[in-house]
Amino acid sequence: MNDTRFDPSTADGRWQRAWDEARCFEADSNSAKPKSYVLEMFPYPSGRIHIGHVRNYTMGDVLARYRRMRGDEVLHPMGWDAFGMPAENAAMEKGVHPAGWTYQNIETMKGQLKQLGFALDWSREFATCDPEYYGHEQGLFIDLYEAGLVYRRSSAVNWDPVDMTVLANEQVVDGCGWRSGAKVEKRQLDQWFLKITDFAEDLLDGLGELDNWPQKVRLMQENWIGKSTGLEFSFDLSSGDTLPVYSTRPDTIFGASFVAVAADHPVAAGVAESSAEAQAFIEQCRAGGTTAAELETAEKLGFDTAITAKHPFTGANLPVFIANFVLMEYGTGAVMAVPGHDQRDFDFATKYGLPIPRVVAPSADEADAPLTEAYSGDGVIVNSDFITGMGVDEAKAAIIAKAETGGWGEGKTVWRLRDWGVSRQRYWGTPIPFIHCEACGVVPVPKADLPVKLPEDVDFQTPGNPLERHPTWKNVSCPKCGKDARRETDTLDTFINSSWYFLRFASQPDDKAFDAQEIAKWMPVQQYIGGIEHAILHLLYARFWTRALAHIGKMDVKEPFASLFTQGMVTHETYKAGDGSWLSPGEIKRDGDDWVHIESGEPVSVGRIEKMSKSKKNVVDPTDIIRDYGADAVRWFMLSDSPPERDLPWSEAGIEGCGRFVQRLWRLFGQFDASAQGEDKGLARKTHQAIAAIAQDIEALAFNKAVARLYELTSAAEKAEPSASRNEAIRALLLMSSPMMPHLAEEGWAAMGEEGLAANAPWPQVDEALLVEDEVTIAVQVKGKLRDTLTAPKGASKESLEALALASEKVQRSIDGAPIRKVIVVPDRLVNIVA
RNA sequence: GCGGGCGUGGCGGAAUGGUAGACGCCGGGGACUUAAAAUCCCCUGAUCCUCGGAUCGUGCGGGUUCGAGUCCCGCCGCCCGCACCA
Repeated sequence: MNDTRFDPSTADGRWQRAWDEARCFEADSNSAKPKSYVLEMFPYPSGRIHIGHVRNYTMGDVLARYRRMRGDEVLHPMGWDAFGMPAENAAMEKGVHPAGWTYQNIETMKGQLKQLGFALDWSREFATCDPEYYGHEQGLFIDLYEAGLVYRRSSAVNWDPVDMTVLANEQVVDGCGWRSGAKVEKRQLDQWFLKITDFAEDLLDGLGELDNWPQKVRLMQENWIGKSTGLEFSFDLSSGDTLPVYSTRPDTIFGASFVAVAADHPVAAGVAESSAEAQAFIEQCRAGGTTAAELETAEKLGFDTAITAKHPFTGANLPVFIANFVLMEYGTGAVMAVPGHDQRDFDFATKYGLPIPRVVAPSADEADAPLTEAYSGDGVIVNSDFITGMGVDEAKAAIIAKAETGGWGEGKTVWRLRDWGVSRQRYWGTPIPFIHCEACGVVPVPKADLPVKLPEDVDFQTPGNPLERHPTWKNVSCPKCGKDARRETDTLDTFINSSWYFLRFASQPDDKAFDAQEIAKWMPVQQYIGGIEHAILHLLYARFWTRALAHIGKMDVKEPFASLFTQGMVTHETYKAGDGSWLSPGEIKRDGDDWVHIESGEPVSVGRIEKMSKSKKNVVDPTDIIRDYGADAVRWFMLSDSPPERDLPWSEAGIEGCGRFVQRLWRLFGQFDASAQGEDKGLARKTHQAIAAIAQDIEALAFNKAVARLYELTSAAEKAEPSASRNEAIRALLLMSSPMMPHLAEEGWAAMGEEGLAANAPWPQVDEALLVEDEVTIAVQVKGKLRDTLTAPKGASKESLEALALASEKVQRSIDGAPIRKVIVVPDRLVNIVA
């Protein structure tokens, strides 16, 4: 039928247009079919899509197309996470407007995505920088404010001196800005906060039900939320003050031998007022590095304040130190130090010659065993007055109870999670919809005035916040009293944009952010796919927003993503010239087993396989490879070989193999012979086994296995003689490969004379009867070692299998006349003879 | 330091406790061709070998089992996340 080659350069575009015209992939909320929401993390429009996007969206696309074939109404949308600093940086560097730059990039990238033939519902596309989108976001922000989930306070913020903006704690990596890498400073500013801590317990508990999330991600979030329980109580100080401390080990209270406060603690400040030495020590602490390496080696340092703290039970006077290892941000910024059972306290006590009593021992016999390091294990309480002899947990409860009855302390839960600071002193973000009035205070912008749009005439040539510098934008009248007032010039953290975009995809009315009933039809997202780098920030914020919106009655969904899949990166070999500079694959050529630089002829060393990055010049541009091999070969490569959660090494040889397979399938489609008759039972069986197995593989997102099975069935069909069974195999292959290689499938579908689009065809039916083999291969082992294989009818009795096995000459030779002690028969699988 | 994951041919990787290495890539041999491309066929874990097979083999060492890549214990190595969180 076709001796020609499949030509993606014409076919790809033709079918992409056909899908568009037929509006195949537009989701119908009113459909009676089961709903299925498949979503990949939407891209930031940085300029061009990269190969990681291609892998991510190909996986989602296979699932979306597969679910459609299984009869679901599928929502598979795409949009743009379009606010953010790169647009502003471009504005500063190139003098282009962030909006122009962003929308231009969106156009380019949309074109690239279209070339890949993704089954996306483009009718729901939006960018988070569309005033319509951020206007609704402003409305939601005001709703949360009115529900008490948004507040403002002055706080020390992480200030990035290069980007001239405030960073969230999460955006500070090792004391440096996550983008600029500049050393972060502390500044006091009035900031907007979201009360994520109100949901700490709920966010933690919710993790337990996310069975279809990677355990790794759940653990990361659990650690991030960081729940701990313990006792908060106050020491009476010799200075007359009281000093609250927090401990998760109140059971060790009789082992406390000193008290330590953070350098930023008020007690430290008080001491510093009259002591230059203390002041100097505090400054030394602040200067200390916070990187992992520095902390690893940092010595425990302290300054004796000469103040003492009275132990609540023993009445002993414990010295109070300012210590460099106590954090002001956690607990109360002060600790009771128990050197016997906390390594940091141990190190400190050793250095300053403080007592190191033992109050926990593995057993009562070891109550006075000397400590060479802190003992943090379980055991029995010793040397501790009324709690001596108790277990650790029992003692914790006893001390907390005693403190609560005595009125000097209480059991308390402390979280590592902080409220989310969302103020950014930048232009390219959602304007925070509030007005500051001298008389009325902070006033929300009336809903009717939303969106608060960004001004277009802004100056990017000076650092800082362009909204602040704009001559008129911030001058408004107060919505309450009408007097002159000032518009808030901070914009929202871009993570807010991505915290509810999946809701807007599901429902996008004009008059509100989304419609609860429409949301209920699609949410939660059935399968969410994206990179592991969002394990904490984006995914935790999205979970929080969803809960917060449910909490204020906007909808009825608590968890946004029922299943989460984190895909691996696309990696590539790196190449280095003799002088150590990186070379791109295009600059080198093969010379026997070695590589040489084309230009200089110098030898090239092959470096590690690493994530594609511009600096290492190991990037492959999706546009180039789509042009060279066609969308289907690229998609196929993205799914082949590596399991989707692992890294995928890009290789020229690999993509060429994929290109060959596209043609191979095309030739096979051409051998579909409508006139062929007769049954080929073996092939039919393989076909139906493949249909069942590939469906399972796709549902498990085990695309590499589905691919392997498609190869197998292809080989079998190629080798078979023409028959009705063979036609069935070819047709099944076409349909089963269509989620992966949709253009080829459409071309083949048309060539076979089928009606309509393959994209609308159902998944092939499995004939259950054909899944069962009637003959099986039985492995025959002697003492667990394979000696022979034999063929037996399916379901043969144990006795007959044993007899068959014993009849084997190879088996007899192996037994060599030894007496048979035992025979294990696993029906339809194996016989193991123990001689 | 804490938490998690992984270790299988030259490479990416398959394998409900039951024939280890499916499938792909690389490599080798052959067919077709004036030639090349394309395509097709065969081989491809190691060692020994009388060419029928034998022995070994899933990071290392133990264990459970008729049988272990898979389960258990102890090491080694690599990767990731968090980290002076009281």
